[in-house]
Amino acid sequence: MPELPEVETVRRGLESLVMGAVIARVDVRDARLRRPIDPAALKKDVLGRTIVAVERRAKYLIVRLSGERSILMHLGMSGRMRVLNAADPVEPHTHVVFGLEDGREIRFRDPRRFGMVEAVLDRALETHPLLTHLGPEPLAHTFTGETIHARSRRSKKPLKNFIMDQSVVVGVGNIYAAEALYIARLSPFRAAGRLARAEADRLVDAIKTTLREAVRLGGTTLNDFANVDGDGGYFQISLLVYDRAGEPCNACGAPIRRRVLGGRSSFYCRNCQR
DNA sequence: CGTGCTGTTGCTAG
DNA sequence: ACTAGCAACAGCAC
Repeated sequence: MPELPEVETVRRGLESLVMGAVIARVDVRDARLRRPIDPAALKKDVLGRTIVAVERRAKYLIVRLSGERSILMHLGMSGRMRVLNAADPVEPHTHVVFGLEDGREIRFRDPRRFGMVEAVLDRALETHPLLTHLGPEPLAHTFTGETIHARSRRSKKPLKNFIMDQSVVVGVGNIYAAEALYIARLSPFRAAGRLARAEADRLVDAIKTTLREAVRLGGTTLNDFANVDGDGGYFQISLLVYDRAGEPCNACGAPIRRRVLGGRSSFYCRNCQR
């Protein structure tokens, strides 16, 4: 499910619902995620603590707790967070449940089990191996055309793979890479190193515009993304190329193409994107 | 029934 | 130092 807009949507939902709540119970129903959960460590670090903030870095959620500890979470491909009452039926593939003192529960569900849940000391966050190599946040003003132009100089990587590289810029996955490249009128197959400076500016603008609009609409729901209330997003209505193979390009009418690039489907207009 | 997709990402092999 | 491919997994469309 999640690229930056979906994770940000979940972050906002959690922030609005569970700030100030106290974690009274932790139930690890299935520890076998890609990074196995250590239930004893998780309990020791979070029980009795208050949720003081919910942050996002790249596609990671950071639930800040009292006592300088955090829960670092990733939704993988199929992860969902819900806030429900303890009496509500537990859906299949619910792997971790945080019981709150007020009778509600934060539930982490992830059928494909690519996600992660891990307690971390705040002072260990900055040096956490999963976070250290991450590039700039795309919506930060420090992320500019200059950033990617400089970074791309000798790269032969296709542009699409380049902007999906989390050390170049974070949060851009398969859907938003396709959309941003279409808006910037750049071919996904172009070598990143052959990007002109003005094109880099265009690309960065397109990435920012696409992500901002997707956040505003609560993310993209294609198969199963849902926010903490269980509702889908609306950005799928605005998709210009993703999953639209064969349909006419909005700008020129030529059919949208689909080609596999690095094992992932790429959607683009052969006319408009050069 | 199988087959081939699916929103991620760290690691390994080349 | 690059990149491509794979591995973790369940579900769904065809």
